[in-house]
Amino acid sequence: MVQALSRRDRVRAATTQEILQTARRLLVEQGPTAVTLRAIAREMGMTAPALYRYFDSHDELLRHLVADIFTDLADHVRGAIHAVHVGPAGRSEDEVLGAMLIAGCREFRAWTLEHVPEFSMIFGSPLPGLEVLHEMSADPTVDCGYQFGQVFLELFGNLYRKRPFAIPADDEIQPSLRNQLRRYREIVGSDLPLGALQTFLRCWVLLYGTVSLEAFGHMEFALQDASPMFELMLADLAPMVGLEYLSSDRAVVRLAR
Amino acid sequence: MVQALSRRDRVRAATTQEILQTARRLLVEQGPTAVTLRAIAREMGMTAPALYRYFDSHDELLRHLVADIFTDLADHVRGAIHAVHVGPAGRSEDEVLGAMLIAGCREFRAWTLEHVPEFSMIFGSPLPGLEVLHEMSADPTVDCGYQFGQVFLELFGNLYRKRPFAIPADDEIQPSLRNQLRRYREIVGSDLPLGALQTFLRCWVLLYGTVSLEAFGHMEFALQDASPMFELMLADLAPMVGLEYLSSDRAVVRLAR
DNA sequence: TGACAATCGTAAACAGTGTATGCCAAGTTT
DNA sequence: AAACTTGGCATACACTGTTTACGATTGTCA
Repeated sequence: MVQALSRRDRVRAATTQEILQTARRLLVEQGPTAVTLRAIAREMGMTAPALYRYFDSHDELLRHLVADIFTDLADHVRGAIHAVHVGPAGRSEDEVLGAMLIAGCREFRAWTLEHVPEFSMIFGSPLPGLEVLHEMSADPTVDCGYQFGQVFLELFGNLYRKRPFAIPADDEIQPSLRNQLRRYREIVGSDLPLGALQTFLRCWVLLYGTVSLEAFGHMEFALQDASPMFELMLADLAPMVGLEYLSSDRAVVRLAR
Repeated sequence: MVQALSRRDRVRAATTQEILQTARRLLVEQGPTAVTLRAIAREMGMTAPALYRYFDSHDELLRHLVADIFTDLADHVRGAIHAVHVGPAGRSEDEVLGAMLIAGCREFRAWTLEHVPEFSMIFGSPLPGLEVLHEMSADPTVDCGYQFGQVFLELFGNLYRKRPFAIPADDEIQPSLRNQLRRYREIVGSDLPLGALQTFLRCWVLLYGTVSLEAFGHMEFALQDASPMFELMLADLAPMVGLEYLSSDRAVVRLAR
């Protein structure tokens, strides 16, 4: 029973979006400390208390901003994955899936480096006060976070189902981890074996570590350009999912024997 | 020509330390937003402007705090490494070095999980305004950061020299990375081959990624207890430095054949 | 169409924050 | 003893999030 939005509701939604866009622009142009209620209002030709008609607090505004950024990132990764489809033909479906996974990882890094402030917002140290919000509350942050994870998980699952790679058997997984993976599998509603989920999480650790290290500048003590380290990471990641890492330049992957 | 500190200088140094201790206590007990000049002064029975006699600004105070935390972490890791010495005898010197490396990684994680606010401060998203401070300025942060890195690098070097493990040859390293590694080697004054430094950085990526993911809570979408993932990471890391990962419980490592 | 009520904006105020200025007492140096 | 440096204070300014009371516009309904 979806009711058509009244004109009033539409302008309200538009204003809400404009607030978030302004907040994001401030975040990008002037850093996280600049995204204050007064600054947002000033940019929009309003006063700060007016924003309370749209968000209960500064924190809630930030949470919605985080959710927005999450979906933006997810969209970009999804887009990069879909773009592989239109690539040169002649590849097996398996190879396309492999290329998609690598392309998704690359896009994750590319987006991050182009949006460091946003990345810090969603993947940096948890913002004070924005942290311990339990699952019951309808927090848009966690929903969009899950949704982002699903982008990778679905692709990962497709690849595994199309061309299963080596994963640990259930009894090879550490018992405590096994139980947690079972719970995780229920939450995301997946049908993958636990070993595949373990591999998935290990890949996530690799990807996140490499990219966040570079984005946060915690690698500059040694390297100014960390892209070779990212390629090394891909070379580690590929065989974990049955791919053979070939060229760093052309993003080519082959199926491992 | 080291002059003895006058009584005045000593009390000044003591006060400076007390300020930093108070700041850290506020950070731990009430989060990063609570470490304000006024709060620090209030805790010490002073007023905020008085703190400007010791630090030029709030930023500089935070930078010194970061430096303090860095050396604290380095001390803990060093301590854990040295504690291996007094372990059960009968092991070859190589095996002791391997056990030290694993112990250092474990301590890094343990310290982090016990000091999440501090960890966020030094390894989280760069604080606004505290970021682009170039090398020329005498920033205590970068010095202590380097010093922390040296703890692991020295141990890593000792292990490699005592029992060299497989590393890529110079011409197997990507050219851009090779040049950067050469520069890095000069800065830290090491005599290790470039391939060893590459392996070192790859280990750092693994360690940082796993631990920060857990500390920042960006793994909770799947796991509440990420310790099994840490053990999996160690199992990945060990063979990179010629060690055989055996038991997750007893922190035992053997030399790989 | 007129009355009512919800909505959205404002201005003012409060308790915080970092920071700059000026003043003053105490300790150090000459 | 005189001069000077040091380390504290009170004050003030601009900024923050948030609350309150008030107005004006707008949609709804009798």
